[in-house]
Amino acid sequence: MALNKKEEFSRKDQDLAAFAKAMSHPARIAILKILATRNECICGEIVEVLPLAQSTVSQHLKELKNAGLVKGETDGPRSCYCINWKAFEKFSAEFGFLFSHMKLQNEKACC
Amino acid sequence: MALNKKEEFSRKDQDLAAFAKAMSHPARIAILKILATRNECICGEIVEVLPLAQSTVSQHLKELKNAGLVKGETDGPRSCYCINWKAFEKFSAEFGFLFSHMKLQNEKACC
DNA sequence: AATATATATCGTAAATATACGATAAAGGAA
DNA sequence: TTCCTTTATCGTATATTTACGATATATATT
Repeated sequence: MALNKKEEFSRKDQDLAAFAKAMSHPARIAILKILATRNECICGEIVEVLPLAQSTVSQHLKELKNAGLVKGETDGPRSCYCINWKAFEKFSAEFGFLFSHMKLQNEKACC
Repeated sequence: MALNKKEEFSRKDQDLAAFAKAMSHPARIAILKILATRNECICGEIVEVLPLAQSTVSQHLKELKNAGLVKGETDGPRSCYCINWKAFEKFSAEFGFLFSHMKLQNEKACC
């Protein structure tokens, strides 16, 4: 049980879902906001602000990185994370399309 | 361990995360799309289209309902689900704000 | 009343996510 | 070289999600 059926959906829906998943934890939203405002960042600063252990923050950053929303140059003890604007732009536009496409149908309410 | 730290983040970030979470599975994105195009729907039609068992689809619908994105009038064996446009509109606008607010900072790339 | 149909819920198994402390790794400072 | 600081990774516990089959429930049909 709990087979992974995700792959049986369209690539587009999978990608949107993966993007949404990356943003599905308040810690990761907070991290993205911080990265966006600083536009150059050290993980340590994030750890100080968030109510989470350093290892947990590192894990969240890894997830954002895996999702492609963040890129990091980790050289030695001082690693620098920042928003992958290109990917973020793409995904947010994709979401915008979905939203507006859905809203176009919102004419008659059914229930 | 695995304490729930989510509540220690801002209400706004929690709400955005909850919305993102609702959309974080391709099945739920697919369901929302179907509901949007039909604008009046029976669960059964969804089950026929998706590669999932009836109980699983019902579960996904419940999650969408709990997140407030969908409302359902379930009378007897024939239940009708549809998009809660008011809530959806609110959340998607909120996300739009987040996106555009973040993008405003995208002037200089750091890494 | 009995049956059929559609949907929800229950029970459960497996996968994934969340969180932490401990430890490793890697570069800078003494 | 040795120590310090910073970040990543490992191990692990718990919570949550995902999925299914079986069953319950509730209306419509016969």
